[in-house]
Amino acid sequence: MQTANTYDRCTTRCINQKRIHTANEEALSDADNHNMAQLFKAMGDANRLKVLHALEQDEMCVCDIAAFLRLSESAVSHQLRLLRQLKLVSNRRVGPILYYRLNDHHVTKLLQIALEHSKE
Amino acid sequence: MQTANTYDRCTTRCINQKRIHTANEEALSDADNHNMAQLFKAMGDANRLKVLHALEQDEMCVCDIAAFLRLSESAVSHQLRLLRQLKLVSNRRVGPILYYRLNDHHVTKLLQIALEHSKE
DNA sequence: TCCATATGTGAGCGTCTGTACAGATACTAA
DNA sequence: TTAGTATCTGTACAGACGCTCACATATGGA
Repeated sequence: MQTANTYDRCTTRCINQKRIHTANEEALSDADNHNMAQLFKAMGDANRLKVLHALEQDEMCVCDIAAFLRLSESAVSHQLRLLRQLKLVSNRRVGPILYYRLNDHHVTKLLQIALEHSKE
Repeated sequence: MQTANTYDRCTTRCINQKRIHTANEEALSDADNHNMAQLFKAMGDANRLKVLHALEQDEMCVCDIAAFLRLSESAVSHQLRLLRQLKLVSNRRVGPILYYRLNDHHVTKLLQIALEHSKE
């Protein structure tokens, strides 16, 4: 039982038991923490980030996104599926063409703050 | 030359050449895009996210973080190094103990917005 | 119906990532 | 100096990730 041993060893060595208790009490739920990690992970890829930023301006169809990223349409489709599953983008169909757009007003805020961070 | 072929194929198929041009003009610099992706990637891990949220309340030493995460101190040290390199956290030494704290006021905002997102 | 276009999906492959383990380093006290 | 505690670092490996390829699906026109 490696995990149990590791944990036991830690608890006997911790400096401030009370601080750990507080951290646990204030901690987010596993579900919230997981969802947030998923969101950040989705935005933690240069290509997906570029798409999200482009969609801030206006919707785009898949093959335009592929041309923009200089990536295969298949690769783009895979990435868009992930963004769709996380409800970051949605699409509308016009004949055979799917236009993707941002589906989450939080994305714009996150991009803005991250840009401020990267400027420092 | 797979990349060149893929790109050429895309350009011949794209629907809205002008939209691609606009996207390219409005696109962030590679450096900004990369830095932002790094930031989101760093926050895109459940354990690192948990640490960042805990440090919003107060500083913590490494072995307390390890106990809090139920993870080895070595693993925590590796993660903290990443967060340190990205300037998300900093530390102060008190004898042999290193206390880590948030080093970026953007992190709090990002966590708040991401939490709102996950609540929907 | 048949074909072309636009997009989606599953599998495979090379690469990246998070963790454990072992050992090194930094600091303190005796 | 020596021992002990707290943390860091190099390495290795299982699992996750991103892309490509081949093929499937969906829509529209001939």
